[in-house]
Amino acid sequence: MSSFYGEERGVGPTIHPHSTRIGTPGTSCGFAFPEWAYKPESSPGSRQIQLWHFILELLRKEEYHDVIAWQGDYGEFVIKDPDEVARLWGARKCKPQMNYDKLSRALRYYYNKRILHKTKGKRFTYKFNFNKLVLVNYPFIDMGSGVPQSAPPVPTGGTHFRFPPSTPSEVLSSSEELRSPGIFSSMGRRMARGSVSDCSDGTSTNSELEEAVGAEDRGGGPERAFRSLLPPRMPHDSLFRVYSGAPNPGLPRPAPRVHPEPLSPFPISPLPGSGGLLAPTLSPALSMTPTPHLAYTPSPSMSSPMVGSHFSFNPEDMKHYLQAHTQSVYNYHLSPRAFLHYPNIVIPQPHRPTLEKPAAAHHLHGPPMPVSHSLSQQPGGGEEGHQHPSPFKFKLQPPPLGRKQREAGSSLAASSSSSSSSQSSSFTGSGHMTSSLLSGPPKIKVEPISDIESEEDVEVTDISEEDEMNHNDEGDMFTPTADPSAPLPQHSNPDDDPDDEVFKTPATPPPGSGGGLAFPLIGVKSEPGSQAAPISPGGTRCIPLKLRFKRRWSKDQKMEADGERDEAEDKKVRAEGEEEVERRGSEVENGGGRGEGVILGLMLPPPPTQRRASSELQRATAQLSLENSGC
DNA sequence: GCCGGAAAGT
DNA sequence: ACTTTCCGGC
Repeated sequence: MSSFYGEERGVGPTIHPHSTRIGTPGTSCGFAFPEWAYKPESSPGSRQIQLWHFILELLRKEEYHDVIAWQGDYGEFVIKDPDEVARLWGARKCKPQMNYDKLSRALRYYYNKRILHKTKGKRFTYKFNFNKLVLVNYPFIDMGSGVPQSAPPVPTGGTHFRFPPSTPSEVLSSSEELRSPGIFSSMGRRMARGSVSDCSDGTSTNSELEEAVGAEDRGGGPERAFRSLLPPRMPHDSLFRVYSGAPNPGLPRPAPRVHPEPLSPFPISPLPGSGGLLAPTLSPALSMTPTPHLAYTPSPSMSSPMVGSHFSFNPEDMKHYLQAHTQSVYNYHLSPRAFLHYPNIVIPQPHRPTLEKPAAAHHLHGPPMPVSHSLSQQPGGGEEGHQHPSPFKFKLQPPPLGRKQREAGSSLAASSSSSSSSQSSSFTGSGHMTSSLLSGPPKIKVEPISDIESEEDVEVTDISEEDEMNHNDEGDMFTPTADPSAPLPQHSNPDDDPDDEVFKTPATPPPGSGGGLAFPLIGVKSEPGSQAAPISPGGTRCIPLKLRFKRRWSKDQKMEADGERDEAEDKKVRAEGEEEVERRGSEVENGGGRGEGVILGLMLPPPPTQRRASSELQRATAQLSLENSGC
């Protein structure tokens, strides 16, 4: 009886089989997805499409809105017709016996992976953790070309980021693939058909979704894309283009488009005021872009040639640095960690300091890439020096622990953090950084830890604090940026939040208000409360900007040095019961390193990671670009 | 309805 | 690795 499935799919518009988008060689390198996303054969475990991909596909299509649709804001979706969804899924997988019970079991497995969460209290309602997805996915993948559609809804009120276009599928799942660069190169075929499978009727089933999708994207252009109900998806180009070849400062595509989508849960524009600079997507990926122009990197160690390669306290440098951080945070609602900073990003403010190159702006919109992956880090100071050769490595998610385990595990986490949070230190002196970089250790800390945390959120990460830090709970990732001073509406809904964290965005910086100066940024970004104000509760009382800067910088450096280890993770323990607040945010981020699956680098870079990430990113970027070019 | 363990299939 | 199937518990 399975046969009956076939009919259903009729619904979908079948467009062309493969859309070019992806594989399109024409584009140069464009492709974007990793095959594995669709890879039937290759994938070891999953034969074809993964459930969550499938869900996203359905979500993106209007045809299926009656059976499944986005709801709420965050990435939440509701299965309106469970049986139908199950049927469709069954059809796709050729499992006629599929039913909601089974399907839901499969969805439940995503909980541990953090791909999805259940929205408590709402029947048939689940929520995507785009955070993870995005980051993961996008990092290198270039989805540039194509892909993504589903947008997750963003949470906080005002800003939402949009999801990158492509199917997320890629992302998560295959950690392996991600790692290997080679992947990218081959992507062309994926589209060929992935869909459906072999199921009996091959005819039909398959492709409806995919094909349709593809067609849409391409054909319609970005606009169309949005149109779809879903969350707004970005044009792929923008997203990934960066990778592909966009390293140039002058990108062809200038504008950041932001589309406000009414429906979509994910609004696009993160920054209201600025207009869009941010553009698109959330992804941090940007940072990867190789573009030197902006260089926000403070660290001297980095070789990047950017403007000032080393961080000096020149105003400009500072600005850049700050901007970068700030932006990243703001722009993306995602957790800051995840994104690291984008070098490219420029701040939207009108008065923004003149950068050397205006071009930077474009990048913004760019792609979201999650940089998180830890690329090889640069030897920045020579700290550790060797990092691994491999350019990227990431893992997906942390291993899911069983509840029980999780609970038990929690304790672990705490310990881990210790390492060092102390980075904060800073030196009072100026030139020392170097030393610190190199050696790292000797830092003097002037301030109390709290400061640090607040600033960076850092390193410590998660672990210990999950609970305590409310403000961060999630994160380190998300909220850190938020500054009290800034007026942001970030609230989160109690309901959804669990994931929201993911999306949660800090607030947008007040556009105009900035006052314009670079400095203001600092306040914003860096430290939420404490630092900005000279007085802060913790101990950070008044520190001159420069010092702060330095400190920060030094930290960064240090972090880089530390390298990745952060994984500590968590996975943690969350109590099961709680609905609402799941702190998972933090967890998410870090993604336990232990698991293999985690991407850790990508997504969850622990706070400290950011910095290092940045450097890594750059490096990675460079590599990517090289690779791409090859194409 | 939802959760998650366990076993098994792919 | 991911899913499907089954199932007991909440």
